[in-house]
Amino acid sequence: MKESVPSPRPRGRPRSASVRVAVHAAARRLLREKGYGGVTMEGLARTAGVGKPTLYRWWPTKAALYLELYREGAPGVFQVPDHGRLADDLDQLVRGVAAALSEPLQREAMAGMFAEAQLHPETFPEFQAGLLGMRRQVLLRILARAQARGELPGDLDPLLFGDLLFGPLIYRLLVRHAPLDDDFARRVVEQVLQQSRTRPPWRWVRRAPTP
Amino acid sequence: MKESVPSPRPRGRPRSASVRVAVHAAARRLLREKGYGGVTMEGLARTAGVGKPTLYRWWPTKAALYLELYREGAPGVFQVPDHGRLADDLDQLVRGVAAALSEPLQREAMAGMFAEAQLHPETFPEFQAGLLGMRRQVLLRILARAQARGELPGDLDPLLFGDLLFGPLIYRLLVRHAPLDDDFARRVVEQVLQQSRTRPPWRWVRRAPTP
Amino acid sequence: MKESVPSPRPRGRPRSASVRVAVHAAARRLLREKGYGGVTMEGLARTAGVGKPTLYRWWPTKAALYLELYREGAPGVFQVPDHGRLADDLDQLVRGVAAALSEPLQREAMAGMFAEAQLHPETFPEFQAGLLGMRRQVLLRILARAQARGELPGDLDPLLFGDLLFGPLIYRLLVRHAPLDDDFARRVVEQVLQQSRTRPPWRWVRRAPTP
Amino acid sequence: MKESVPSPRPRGRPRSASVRVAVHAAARRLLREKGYGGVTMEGLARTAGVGKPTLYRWWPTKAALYLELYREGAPGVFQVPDHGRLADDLDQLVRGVAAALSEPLQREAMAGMFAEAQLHPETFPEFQAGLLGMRRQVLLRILARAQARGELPGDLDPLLFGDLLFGPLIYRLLVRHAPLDDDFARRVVEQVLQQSRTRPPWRWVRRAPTP
DNA sequence: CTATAAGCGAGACGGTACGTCCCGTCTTAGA
DNA sequence: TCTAAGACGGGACGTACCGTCTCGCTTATAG
Repeated sequence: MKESVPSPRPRGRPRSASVRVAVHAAARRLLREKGYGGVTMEGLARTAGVGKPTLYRWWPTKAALYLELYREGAPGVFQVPDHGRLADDLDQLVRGVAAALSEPLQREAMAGMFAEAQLHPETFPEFQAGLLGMRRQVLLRILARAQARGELPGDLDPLLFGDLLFGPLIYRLLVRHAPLDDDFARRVVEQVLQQSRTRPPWRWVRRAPTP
Repeated sequence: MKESVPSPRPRGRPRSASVRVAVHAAARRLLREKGYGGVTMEGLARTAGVGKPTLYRWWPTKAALYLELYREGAPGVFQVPDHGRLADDLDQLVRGVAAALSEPLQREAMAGMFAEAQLHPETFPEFQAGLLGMRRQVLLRILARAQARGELPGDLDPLLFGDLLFGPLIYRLLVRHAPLDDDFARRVVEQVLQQSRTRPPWRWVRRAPTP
Repeated sequence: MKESVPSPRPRGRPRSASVRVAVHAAARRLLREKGYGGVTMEGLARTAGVGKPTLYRWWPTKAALYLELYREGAPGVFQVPDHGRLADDLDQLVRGVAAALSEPLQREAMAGMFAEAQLHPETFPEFQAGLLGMRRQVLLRILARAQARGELPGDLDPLLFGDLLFGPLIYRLLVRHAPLDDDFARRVVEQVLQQSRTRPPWRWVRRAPTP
Repeated sequence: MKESVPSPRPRGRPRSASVRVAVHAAARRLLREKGYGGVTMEGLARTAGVGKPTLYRWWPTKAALYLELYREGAPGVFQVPDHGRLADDLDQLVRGVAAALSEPLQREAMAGMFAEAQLHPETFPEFQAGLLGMRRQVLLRILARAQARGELPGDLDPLLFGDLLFGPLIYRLLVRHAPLDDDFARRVVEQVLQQSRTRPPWRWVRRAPTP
């Protein structure tokens, strides 16, 4: 999507790069030391040596900051794989997510953002759009290609498929009773795929309301 | 654990029953009006017409209060069904959870507790023990009976099984992109059971680390 | 004015006396160190070792705090003297004000309150009522008695009289070009009284609007 | 101190006249809308459409700006009248001040400057020198001429005389309990003059400390 | 006719204080 | 001894201005 207007020519003093760096560093450090819930905008500003208004100018919310941090740390997750085979595509996607979440800081950030989206509804939309939505887009592309290749039935419910795929990961992320590692991710993918192969008598489509 | 001494005969003014009622009512009302994140201990005390120390004495945490409320509202979920058939037992368990979560207040409470457990690590253990742990106990009993009946292989990984079963529900609870209704619960159960029937080449057990 | 209801019987934890003491001490110290304009609610709370909400609970405004302090430090000023002679009464009143204002802290507080009442109109009414108004009441009583004794004409304009009496003091207070001492106060009183003795052709009353 | 070099011939872009105009207009408008205390440098810059550094370059202080505005709006007050008679000279001076202060904007500006000089000691000197000092100079010239003509005793204390003259005006300005109008000014002048005519037993000079 | 320099708008920046909200603890008096 | 009330120290919230800075553009004189 090309911007046809030559760009609005920014006026005034340009944004300082060092602020970004310092705040990111502080965010990482505080996340490590106090956990997501223990991080405050006040503390971020203090640790980063930055004025509070400056902080609020660029990241109106703690969630916005950690969202940026997460996406920066796991860029590959949002690219659409295309190996020509559904199993390989899903494998890359889901194991990629698991790999990102195996980094303790990313884990904490992701869990924190999930939590914050529940407690502060105003942060929900951005979280939804900026993280979950992108992931869903990727999944939809993969599924559409697989359907075009005949690997999946045309009446598959992608929403359900996505929940079966990501639900277990998020559950482990939040419940922490067992490691969220590559092996786990692989087995979840296998399980869901297994399902799609043995189709009958399975019903992928939403059932019509029985009268 | 039975108390053999005739009872220590508590001295002083006995605990007021009306406090419990008033606080529960206030908790429900505030949850409806402001959402879990908007409820404060301060507000609860004010709304219930109860002193703050009294509140803290019985419910040291917002989470403790809503945990009590949740369990009171969905008692059936923690009973172990026994229909003599795995499919029926799981159906009852999972659809029971979905039914409880279809009540908006229970939904909000559960999502809020999940969130709080992430942000305030000190509340995590109680949440884990009092809610997730009990559910897991129920599931384990069901699975053990099914294995005894030969409905499930003996080397099944119950942790993975639980994640596949409850993960999608919790995911929908938190992400809210589609209804968490009875139909959804039924399809998740069917999916996971389907999987266990078409066992090979599936590996249910945790793989040994390949050297 | 007696309160007939037996008093509302205060409930809850009673107000801490130590807070009052600590805040007063901090107020005096900061006034000395930084001047009225340099005192902040933040700094007061910090210096007194008191929470900000506590501070705001009792003194919604810096001005309210220093008003209390001033009145406590100069109680005699608000009592009505009665020597049976106008000159003596005025002498006591005006020289009392000057004496209070000769204490550097009281000076600074009074000047600051005058200033704040100009810049923050919401503090003006309390300043007016709590300080200037009381002084005016005292003056009016003195003048009324003097008129009853025949020392002053009945058509005297007490507002003008008051301005002539206190204006020079306040002017010196704010302009600081010369000491606001007892001698100055005495001479101002003499001057104004001198005037009232040599009445014609002076007009004390407000002139009727000439048509 | 005359500059003997013909003038250093300033280089670079000359000072924009429109800035001065715009800022003055903004100052007047904001003073009317929010009062002196509600005017901020930030708001001035925004309203005038002027950069903050530009504002600070020419008026380092809010007080400096309004001082300029006041002097521009009441030029006559700083000229020395010479009617050959003390009463007429004082009349012109004091009634001129009152006339200037009867304009609501000038009133507000003057009261604000008085206040600011108290709260921000760094602005006091300029206020003192640029406003009060000039007025005192004028008064001193008037008094000196009157003494030369024999209208006043040679040992008169001009400081006291000035306080008696201007004090009541400033008091009314700040306390606002009654109109600061021409009639009031005239009566104050009359009162002070009356005093000087009936000299004995009055003592104008500062009394020697009685041993 | 170009180079230089200051004026200028915009606005980012570190900072301080604002006044409010809630936390969890405490101290009362009354039940 | 429990209760309602509420004061308390503390700390974070998000906002408003402060006064300084860094930009790129404009407008003039000087060379």
